[in-house]
Amino acid sequence: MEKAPKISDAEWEVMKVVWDHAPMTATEVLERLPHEQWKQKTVNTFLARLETKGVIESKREGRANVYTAALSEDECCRVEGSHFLSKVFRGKVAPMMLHFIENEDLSDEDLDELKTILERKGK
Amino acid sequence: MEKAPKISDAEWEVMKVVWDHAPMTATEVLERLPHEQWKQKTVNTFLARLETKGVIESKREGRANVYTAALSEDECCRVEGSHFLSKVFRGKVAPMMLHFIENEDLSDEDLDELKTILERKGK
DNA sequence: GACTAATTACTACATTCGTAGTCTATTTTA
DNA sequence: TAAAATAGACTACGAATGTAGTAATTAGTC
Repeated sequence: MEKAPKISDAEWEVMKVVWDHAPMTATEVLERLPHEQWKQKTVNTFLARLETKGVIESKREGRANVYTAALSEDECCRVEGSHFLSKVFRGKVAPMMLHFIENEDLSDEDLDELKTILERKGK
Repeated sequence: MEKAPKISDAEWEVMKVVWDHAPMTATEVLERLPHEQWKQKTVNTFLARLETKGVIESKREGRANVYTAALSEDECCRVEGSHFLSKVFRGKVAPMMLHFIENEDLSDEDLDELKTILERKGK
């Protein structure tokens, strides 16, 4: 089992772009981020750090580096999700679910979908 | 609206103790934490930082400071929860819920409870 | 092949975080 | 009351984070 790298808040923003559009260059990553908040150099720094952490990989293509995800979004969500669960809700899933049901907006369709899933799950 | 202070991972561990047992002194907080991992001085530093952040308050009582929570656990869970939701699941509640249903262990009782809640919620 | 433009690589720097140590003031004890 | 114990205040310090600047390199262009 490879130890899960820690992905910071801002790094997650970059990763969402990579997961959605990779393979892509640093320039292309910037284009997909809110220009007001991101500078090219900052994006480059994050890409370098993410590669060091093993979250993405790059190969040189002409004069630019082309990046691809090394870890899937799903995998990272799993890691971050269980970390969040144990940190904030003391590992108790049901209370956490209740919390979100009570505190976040769920459409009727969402509610139906969840009910269906739960039915299937509950044997 | 008071700006929500950012509570770090390790600070959350301290806060769980405070929420469960406050009012209490720094020494008492340490007693409730895994001794192998926490030193008194470290606990003191965290309590001071949490007070600066406005998450707890203290008043002098004799030779010791007695701490109490200034923000409720529920309030902090709300803030941290919606932060997590937007960061990791792009703000989409239903997919997040599905993720947890699929990836975390829910007992049959948990499943029943959730179903009940969803029924009530869905009109 | 020399100059220019695009990219990368390397460096910088203030904050926050995790983890304490030292110095000081206050209490308890002998 | 002088010494010892205890709790707090202040200081330290490396790693991670957010945010970029500067130097070096590579690719076209003339």
